[in-house]
Amino acid sequence: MVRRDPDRTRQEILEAAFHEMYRHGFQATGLEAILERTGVTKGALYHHFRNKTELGYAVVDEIVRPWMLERWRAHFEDTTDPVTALKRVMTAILDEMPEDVILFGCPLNNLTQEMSGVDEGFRVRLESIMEEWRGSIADALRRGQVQGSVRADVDPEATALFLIASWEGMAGVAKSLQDRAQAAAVLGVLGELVEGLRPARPVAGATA
Amino acid sequence: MVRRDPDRTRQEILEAAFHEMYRHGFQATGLEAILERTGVTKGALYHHFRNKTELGYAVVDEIVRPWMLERWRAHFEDTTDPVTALKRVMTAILDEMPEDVILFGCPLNNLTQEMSGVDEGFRVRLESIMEEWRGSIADALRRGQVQGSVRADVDPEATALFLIASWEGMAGVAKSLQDRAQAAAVLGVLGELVEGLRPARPVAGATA
DNA sequence: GCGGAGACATACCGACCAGTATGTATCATG
DNA sequence: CATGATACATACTGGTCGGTATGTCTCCGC
Repeated sequence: MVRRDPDRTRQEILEAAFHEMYRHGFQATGLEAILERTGVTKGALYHHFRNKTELGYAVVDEIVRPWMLERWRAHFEDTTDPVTALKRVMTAILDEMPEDVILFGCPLNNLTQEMSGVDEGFRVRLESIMEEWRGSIADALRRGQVQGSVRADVDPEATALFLIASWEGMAGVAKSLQDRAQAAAVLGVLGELVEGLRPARPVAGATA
Repeated sequence: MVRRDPDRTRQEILEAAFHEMYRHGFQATGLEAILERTGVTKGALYHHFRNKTELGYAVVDEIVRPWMLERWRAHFEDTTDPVTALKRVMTAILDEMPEDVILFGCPLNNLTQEMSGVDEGFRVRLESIMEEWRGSIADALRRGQVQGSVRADVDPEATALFLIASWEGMAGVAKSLQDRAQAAAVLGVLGELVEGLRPARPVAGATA
């Protein structure tokens, strides 16, 4: 074909690889499927990536990472009312996204479960994404505590990790049951419990 | 070797297969590893199982399923105070089990994430295990409602699914961070939230 | 306008591994 | 004690798939 547009070619490979990895997992993804999907040849692929593992790393770094962070981080970057923001982002994400995430789960979680025990390179990359995610939630909780919209006795780090765990667990359950309504029900329970993070009676200065 | 003890041979194959699948996932598990682990030969393996997939199914049915259910079901088979039982079973499981589950996650969750999207036979089996698990929790919650140890307005099915999701999410997070303390912290938050399932003021007849 | 490097394309290889073919030892049964 | 069936053991195969060797085309610097 001779496309002669290296950046675009590389990006297309990454996206196709993500598409396949998301659906079938990394190990079950064949290079052939990626090539067929992009029209790119094997020579081009190996020109841009040293091997399949490096391609996987690049997908994590350049696709999964922004995919996760932009979805969450932006939603409560500057909020002082993290509880409301949390509930909003959860329902927003659940509504906005197509059947994908219901059927295939959360990309971060999928890869973590599959690859953390198999390849250390994957593990550290996926862990750092999770830590960033956690940090953004914990920061928001701390700001909420300063502003009085979150109880002072909650542990921001532990709570943030719990929220991530519940979210990922929900995605896993939905993937297993293949049912959006069940996922919504789980999030409903989580939403109610999250309300418990607010102080019993609003303190002066609370945004809520 | 000629062991001539088919039941035991079969069981040993299943356990070795579980061992490998638990650590590396189903797809990454090679038959060779199982053979080496058991001392059984390929002929014996294929005498007991039609192919690798059938072996995987048998592992799910005969190892993973009892492994999960006996760990949970027994703990609150007849309890009327599911909240206390839940907190107890969670800490009990976390304490009792070796580094395995911290490092490798929950077998049910691992297989679900890896195989649900790849093979329908795995999906339905894993889903049915989760449904049984869910049912046992939901039943306990309902008994708690009858006895007044659980708020009447909680949805037993949705709450049970939420608890499972959180638990599985915790296991996933622990697997990623490879840190038992973090897992305990997540369970601590969950434990507090679970307390919120109790009625605000005890009703007559409550066991708590 | 030419040389070299980057950006592909094509054909091929070799290893791994699930699966099979075939052989043999043991046991139950009549 | 002959016979069939069960329970293995061993050697081999066939296909898939990640990886490579090699060639070609294009663009850019000089």
